[in-house]
Amino acid sequence: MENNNNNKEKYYQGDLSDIIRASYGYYGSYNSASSEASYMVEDPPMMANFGDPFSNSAGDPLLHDMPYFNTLSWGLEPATCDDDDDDCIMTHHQISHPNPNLLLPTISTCQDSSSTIMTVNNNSTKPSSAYCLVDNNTGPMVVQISAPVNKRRKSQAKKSICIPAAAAPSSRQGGEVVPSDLWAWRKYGQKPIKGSPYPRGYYRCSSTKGCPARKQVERSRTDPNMLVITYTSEHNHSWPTQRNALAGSSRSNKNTITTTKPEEQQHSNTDSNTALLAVKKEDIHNNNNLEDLFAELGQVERDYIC
DNA sequence: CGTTTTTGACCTGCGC
DNA sequence: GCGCAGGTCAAAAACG
Repeated sequence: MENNNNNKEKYYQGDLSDIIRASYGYYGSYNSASSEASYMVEDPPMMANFGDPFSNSAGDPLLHDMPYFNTLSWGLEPATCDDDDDDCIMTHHQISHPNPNLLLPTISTCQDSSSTIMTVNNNSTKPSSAYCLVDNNTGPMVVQISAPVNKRRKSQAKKSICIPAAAAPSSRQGGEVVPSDLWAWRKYGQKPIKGSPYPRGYYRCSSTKGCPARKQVERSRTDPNMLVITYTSEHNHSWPTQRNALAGSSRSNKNTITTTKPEEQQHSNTDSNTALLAVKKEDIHNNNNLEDLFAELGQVERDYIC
């Protein structure tokens, strides 16, 4: 992307697609010793394998729902810095751009000794936000996108992650092996998606009757080896116990959680490993058990994210 | 037998 | 208003 900023040498030269691509697990170099602005991912060579995610037809559909990100060339500079948490340094960055009329997003990072949570707050008239959980040792890992997806349905917050797809299909399913994520899901539909050779599966939470939580699972159009899981609506009940999760899990993947300890699960098989990538937003923002979380995520990433 | 998956039909929002 | 496409429903089938 082009950046016409006269002071560009003081800014990180990247674009928001870097964030998004990184957030989808396609991440490149990451320098934990660098300055705040360098949380952005540099242009990694592997990106060439995925083409332009913002092109009209080849990109991920979720990204196309974020038109604001599609067009902006930008720079990044630290704006303010404050410490509103004992263990977390919150830093806010203001996006700079040659066009003063643009309403630009801010980027906030919350950093502690082991991790950084990056939030892109779009304060334009089409608000959207992306959250990128960054491990200081390994780089971006988990994305949550909340955007007014307004093409077909009314605005609804969505959170998406992209994870490696398990290889072997079950005997009954149409082909996808959906990683378990500790919530109990029941499949209620599947539809072919226009422009994609892969169908989209629709799942609802079966932990509690009446829970509005939904998730959609489909293969990425740009990389068939990746599964895009989109979560819609929040659970109206507490985080399920292991027993509950097992009770409601699908037959095709209920054997993916075979132990009660997460540290054992992550070594059991592919599905339970990838399942750990589904991180509750509350956990991220509350820094709940972040140390353990990153220990697990780190193992997952080392094993399964290229 | 209880639970989940499958799949065609139906519903709904949006663009034209 | 119509058609398209995404999302949901629900009956039947499959599974353990």
